[in-house]
Amino acid sequence: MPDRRTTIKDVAAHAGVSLATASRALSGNRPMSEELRARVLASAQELNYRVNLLGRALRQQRHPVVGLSVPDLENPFFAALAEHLSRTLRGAGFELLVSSAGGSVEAEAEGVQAFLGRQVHAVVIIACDESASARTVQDASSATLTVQLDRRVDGVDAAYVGCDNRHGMDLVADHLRRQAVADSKVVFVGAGAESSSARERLQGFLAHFPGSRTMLGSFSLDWGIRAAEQLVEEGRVAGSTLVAAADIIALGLISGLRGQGYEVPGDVRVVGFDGIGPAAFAHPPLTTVRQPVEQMCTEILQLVSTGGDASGSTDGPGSSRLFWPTLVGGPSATGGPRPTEARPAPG
Amino acid sequence: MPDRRTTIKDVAAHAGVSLATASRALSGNRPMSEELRARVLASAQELNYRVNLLGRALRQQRHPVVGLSVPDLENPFFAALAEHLSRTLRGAGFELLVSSAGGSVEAEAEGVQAFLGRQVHAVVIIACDESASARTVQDASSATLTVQLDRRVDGVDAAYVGCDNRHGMDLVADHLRRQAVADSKVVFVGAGAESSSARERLQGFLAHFPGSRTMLGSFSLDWGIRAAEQLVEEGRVAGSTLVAAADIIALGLISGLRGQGYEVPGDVRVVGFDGIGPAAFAHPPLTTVRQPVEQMCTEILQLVSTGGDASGSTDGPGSSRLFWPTLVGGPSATGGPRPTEARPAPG
DNA sequence: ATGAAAGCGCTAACAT
DNA sequence: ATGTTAGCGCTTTCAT
Repeated sequence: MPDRRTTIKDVAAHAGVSLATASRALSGNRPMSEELRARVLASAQELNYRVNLLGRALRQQRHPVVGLSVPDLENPFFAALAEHLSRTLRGAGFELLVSSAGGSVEAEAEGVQAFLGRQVHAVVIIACDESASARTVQDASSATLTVQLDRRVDGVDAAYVGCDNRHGMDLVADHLRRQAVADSKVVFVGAGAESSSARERLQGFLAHFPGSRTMLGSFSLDWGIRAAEQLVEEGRVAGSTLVAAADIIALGLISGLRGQGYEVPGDVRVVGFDGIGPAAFAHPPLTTVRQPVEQMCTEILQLVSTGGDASGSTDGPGSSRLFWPTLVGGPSATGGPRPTEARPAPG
Repeated sequence: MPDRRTTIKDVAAHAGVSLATASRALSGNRPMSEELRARVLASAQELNYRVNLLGRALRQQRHPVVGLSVPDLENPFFAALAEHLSRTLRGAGFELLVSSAGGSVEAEAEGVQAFLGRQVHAVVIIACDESASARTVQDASSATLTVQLDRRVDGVDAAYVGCDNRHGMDLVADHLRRQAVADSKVVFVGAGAESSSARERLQGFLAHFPGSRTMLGSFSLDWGIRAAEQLVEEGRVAGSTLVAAADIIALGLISGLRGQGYEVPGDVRVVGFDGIGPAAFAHPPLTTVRQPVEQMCTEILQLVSTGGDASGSTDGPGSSRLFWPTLVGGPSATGGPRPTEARPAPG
């Protein structure tokens, strides 16, 4: 750790040129003599110079950085989204900085405010809470390009990128019909109303299985395990089909059921939602609704690089971009027609 | 998205005071008349002013931000570390920015360089590769306070915070002896030599079970599943005990084994390592070596806030801080004496 | 207690 | 093609 970091001034002095020349040589976007350029580059190398991005961003008034706020990195779906988005953005010259709210709306707000203060080019936010996060999303939205991902909050006109959750439940229902599952044996294990995706999946389920049993907890492995225990206590497990609102819940269910001696899928069937992360490797394969994460990330890149005028559409900044999920891992998914090419869903 | 963000100049003008006064009112660390302060604060509120952290950091020559580089966010142990560290640092006024390398040493280098260019106060790095990441760690170390976490690279004098992996394997061996497991039935399922923790755990294992079968893959669920398949093919599963180098491998093993009709822990025993993330909820409980993540994060906070002179010790910046793991989840862990209070291990 | 002004590191006009 | 200089937004001397 040197006392003072070397600046471009040091490099210029060492190379015997002006600051401007040094800057030009280092950024390399202006014509100049090869000799000087080489000298400057050599000096920079020798002095171990590294550009101060704070100074650059302050001067250029732009910052090729995107901030992503996730509710909780320990949710593997969010971790996978962060991973994919990072890769997609990096390929286009943007850096992704991740901030985790750890489930706290206050921490989420702090993280987003810090992004804004750091003049990020865009904010991508997976909101903690459908209503309590609204203020934070609104703040971000009024300050910079903002994209809601996977979950949308109430009454904010920021863009939204997600998957068509209701269609996902259509796929599940269709799958269960083909398997000739009795409606009375279907149980929904979902999450509370703190997020739009939880709500939409529940509603999508109820549209097909009105009156069926629903159990609401949280998007966690722990909840799946507890729900399994509860169902075992009630003696409702054998022969039933559990529709989980997320793979992580499904994995919890499976773990809980197997731990209590049930065979999955022998004694009881489990269907998931998300199709990414560990669930992709479940064994035997978990039947699940796969969100087109790559497409969602590409869409975000479009929004981020064009400033919201993506897709050749005339949609406003508050428009929704819904992508179609596909059913994977189940017998009907492999035997049936190829999954629908994911694309923006109508409506 | 307003055309131009409001600056402190706007606030000063709106409140009818000088820039200096506005700055003092907003940062609030200098004495001034309550009346003016209130006026400035009101103006700031009204204009929806948010401080530009780039300008501030540039001027103050410091930035209460810590950068964390992880090899892969989809590894739940790293995600858990990120989550814990974020919480620990936030509590002390530091913000944690996470960058994922996605398994690529090049991406890791880019991410760290970006942190350095952004003048972060410290860099915490879980290195991708014991040798290929050395250059990146060295770069960081020569530019700012740098802490290696969980994995250390060769020949760099940056501080290291981790757990005593060999002691962890002592605990495992002790556990297996108590269970009267035959040495010949013990198999190690680990990861290749790309990280120090993988290597140390393997060495720790071999110290107790020399000549035992070892299988090396990667820290992934997928590898655990494939290893299980391979063991099944070889017909070595029944009655054996599989020691995994990480919980994520253990979970893969369990998934693969159960998928092929084996009972765990009935037919075959599995022991993990890490003790955090999803494995903490495995059902029935996975016997695993728990790393004292909270203590490790607290130690990092110490290093970060004191600039490396933590622990009241006179250790140099390149010193190791090893913490003692504990055995959890297994019968002997619940029935035996309380786990050793985790503390810096000797040596 | 308040204001004027310098300057953090950088790049982009504007000269030459 | 190269040098000089202004200024991004902010804090902090240094005056008053």
